Amino acid sequence: MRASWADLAANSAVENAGAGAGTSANNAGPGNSLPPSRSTYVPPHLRNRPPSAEPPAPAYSGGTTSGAGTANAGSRWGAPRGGEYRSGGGGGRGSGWGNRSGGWDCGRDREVNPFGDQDDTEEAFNEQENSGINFDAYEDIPVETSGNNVPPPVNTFAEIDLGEALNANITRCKYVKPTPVQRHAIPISLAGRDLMACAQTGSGKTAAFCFPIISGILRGQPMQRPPRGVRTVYPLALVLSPTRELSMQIHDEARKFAYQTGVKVVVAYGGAPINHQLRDLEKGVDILVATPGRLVDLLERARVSLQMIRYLALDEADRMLDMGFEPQIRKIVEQMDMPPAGVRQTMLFSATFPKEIQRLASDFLSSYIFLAVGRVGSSTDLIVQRVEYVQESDKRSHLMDLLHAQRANGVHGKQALTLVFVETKKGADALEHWLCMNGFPATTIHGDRTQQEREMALRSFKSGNTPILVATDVAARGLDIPHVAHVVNFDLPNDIDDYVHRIGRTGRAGKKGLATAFFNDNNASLARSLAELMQEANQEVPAWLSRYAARSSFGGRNRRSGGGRFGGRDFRREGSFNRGGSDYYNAGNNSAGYGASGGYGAGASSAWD
DNA sequence: AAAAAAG
Repeated sequence: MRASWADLAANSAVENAGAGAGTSANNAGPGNSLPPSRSTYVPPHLRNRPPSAEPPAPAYSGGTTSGAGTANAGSRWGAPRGGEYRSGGGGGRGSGWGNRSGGWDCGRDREVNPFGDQDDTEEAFNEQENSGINFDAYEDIPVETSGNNVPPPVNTFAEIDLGEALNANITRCKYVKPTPVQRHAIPISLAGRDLMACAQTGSGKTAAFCFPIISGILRGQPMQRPPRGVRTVYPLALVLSPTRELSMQIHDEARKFAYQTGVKVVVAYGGAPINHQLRDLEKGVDILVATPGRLVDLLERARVSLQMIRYLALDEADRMLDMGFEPQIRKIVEQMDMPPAGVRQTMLFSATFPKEIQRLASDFLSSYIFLAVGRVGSSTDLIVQRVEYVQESDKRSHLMDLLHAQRANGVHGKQALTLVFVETKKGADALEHWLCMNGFPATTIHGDRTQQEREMALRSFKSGNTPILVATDVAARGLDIPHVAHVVNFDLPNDIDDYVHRIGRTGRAGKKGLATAFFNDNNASLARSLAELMQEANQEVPAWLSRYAARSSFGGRNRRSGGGRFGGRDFRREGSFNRGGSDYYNAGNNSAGYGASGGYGAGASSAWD
């Protein structure tokens, strides 16, 4: 079985133990100029004074990390920096501000090294799996772009002028080469264009929108407008995501990318004490990562203003714009004080992009570029999908059989992680209890648990302490949980997209994954799309499932409208979609280097995680 | 109908 690019990317980029080859460290980025130091309060809109012929920012100023490409030592002292010169931070509130340096901040405000949490488990897992990554597999990846004047993709980080500090972090992250989505999305974003992007998770999606944002903030022109109150903060970028845990994850990643750039990243989400988040905000925020509810709260308290927003990114954008979230998003984006589309830059990322949602989303975009990177099946062909007919009453004992078998298999001495999806919160609790009663160490994550419990469950699962996690759809999207060997759809979802997102929690990082679904009459409406999806991914479709699929061909609410491909296609082109899979629509940009070997088949969105 | 997201 061939490794997909996403897995290769994840493998090499995220988990790669192969010492960071400094492909990008030498790229002494000009234009990465920083504001002059201030010893006094500097309002946010004045913090990014355009460069006055300053040398590049210091990429590195401490001794804790080796091999970070210190570059030219002179630049470190080339200009005074806020962080190095500020005396004790003129009065609490302004303490972080004016610090774009990357120099050590005074005393307690020193930036915590976000790379410090490398866990040993990770290292141990990595050793065996990171050799022989075949980057040539990238050649197979089809790319679809549409829109006017699409900037061409880049092949290396060095080609992109992200600046020295950011490049140093890229090295620290052991990113050697941009992933396909990064190769395309970053130039588009750096060119200031709005973007609707389809990309698999694990493909460096977070970096794809974080890099341009951080880079843009570092070099940005200030928007001149007075703050309207001292307690109000004015982030320059807003990143929204549908779950608290996903926001936390994005925050963790963004902090790594922004390390020692002086760009401040703050996260705000519900279920946690707001006071701590308020304190973080008061220390200064450039990039705010948030879930919608808590953000609305902060906006209504006037503790956050969106007036200065230059960048808006929606992760899992199709989820953010579905029935449950859309009003809140509309409120945040259209009814508060955020600059309108065309003034701000907007980036939407998702894996699945139904055309109805694309249409909704276009309200938030201005003259945008549509980008789809990846090949149908590229995410899922590493995942062996099994569907078993199991009556409701037999599900528990069936699950127990699976778990026993897995335990017997024993993976490298380390207990393999199993993620079990159920339909309801109550069902999650009940199943967890039952598993524990039967000697299987399980925990659960769902919306009825306290935030503390949720976070603890996730930590415990990730660490392998509790190798079975029973989850609702709260854990279906975006979460990067390494080493999930098996996803069990104890209850199948009603929507095929949810299924795709769920099984996408395994089969990551170039490893094989296994996904088992329990199917019965209750899931008849999913039969057709499930069978189609499995066929797409070259999976064996049980004959009985095909019969179900044929039977339910009329009622198929879940069937792709128009016969498929709605995930990887620009809805603006809906007029002419009866084309072959290898013939891409493209207006002005064909990504040279990518073969036309892929093609999007029916039910295509399913391959997008 | 369920889940998520504010308290």
